[in-house]
Amino acid sequence: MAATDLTDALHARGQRVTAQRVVLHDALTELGRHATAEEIARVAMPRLPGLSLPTVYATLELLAELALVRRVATGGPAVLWDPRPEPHHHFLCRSCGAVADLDAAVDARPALAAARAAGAVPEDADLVVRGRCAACA
Amino acid sequence: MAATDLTDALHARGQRVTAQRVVLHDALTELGRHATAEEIARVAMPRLPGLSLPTVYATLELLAELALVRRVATGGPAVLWDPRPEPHHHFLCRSCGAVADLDAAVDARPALAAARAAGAVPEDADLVVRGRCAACA
DNA sequence: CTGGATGCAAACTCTTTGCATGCAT
DNA sequence: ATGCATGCAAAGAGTTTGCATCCAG
Repeated sequence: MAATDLTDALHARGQRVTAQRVVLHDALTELGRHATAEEIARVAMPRLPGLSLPTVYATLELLAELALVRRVATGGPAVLWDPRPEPHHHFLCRSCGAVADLDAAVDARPALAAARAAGAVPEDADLVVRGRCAACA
Repeated sequence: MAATDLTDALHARGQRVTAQRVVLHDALTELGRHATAEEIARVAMPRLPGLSLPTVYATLELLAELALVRRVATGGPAVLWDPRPEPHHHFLCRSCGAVADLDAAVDARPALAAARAAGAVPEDADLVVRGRCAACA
């Protein structure tokens, strides 16, 4: 189950299992869609009074490094967080900002290989397609 | 030549050719690398006294829509702008923020097709690989 | 001429920092 | 007991808005 995955992943990196981390992971998972840090905080805060925004940001960053959630780089003002841990892609509307999952088989391995060839340690790949959504086109 | 491309692209959309647009396009092209709006402004401002940041932002957005430059969605605080109009990919270091081009043949067409299938009009695709660069790993 | 483009200043949002306290291990 | 994680407040960066002026077509 998800809670165990989180605990294991934290222990594997020698990091602590805190109520904040559990609640924030649960909150995003239950939202089940792309959400901003503030949206996630709105869900989590009633369950953990006193939860602060700096903790939300630090925790989401940590969860992304543990590959339990994914950061969606929109190029827009706010970063979005995605509870789906498996690789998938995103469409972003240039005009209304809508975000949609794209379930398409894009092989990112050549890009990961190129990063390794440069001496880097790639962790994940994120494909964002920009354009106009059906409503805005 | 590039200046003519810009003029043509603007006229094709019924938009005006202004000194700001020309100078900003030149500035990014001459920088020849990923740059923030502010870096581009620093190059352009001496050539066009009075040039303002709001104009820089509006113009870069316009140039991206005309497919003359590319927006690099880093997921970090600042959007980067890339003078290379042809599709290519990027590596982003999670720890120091460094950005590098990845010249790898990743076929994004399945993702573009998925977007079209959803009724959207995709304009470009941007693959970002995150991880640790050689220096940070 | 005439409306789109620009400059200026200010506001606004999102995110990060510094430091004291608290709790997981 | 030990030091990583958190909360609070405040600052900081990047970007956008509103409105008067200006200039490309």
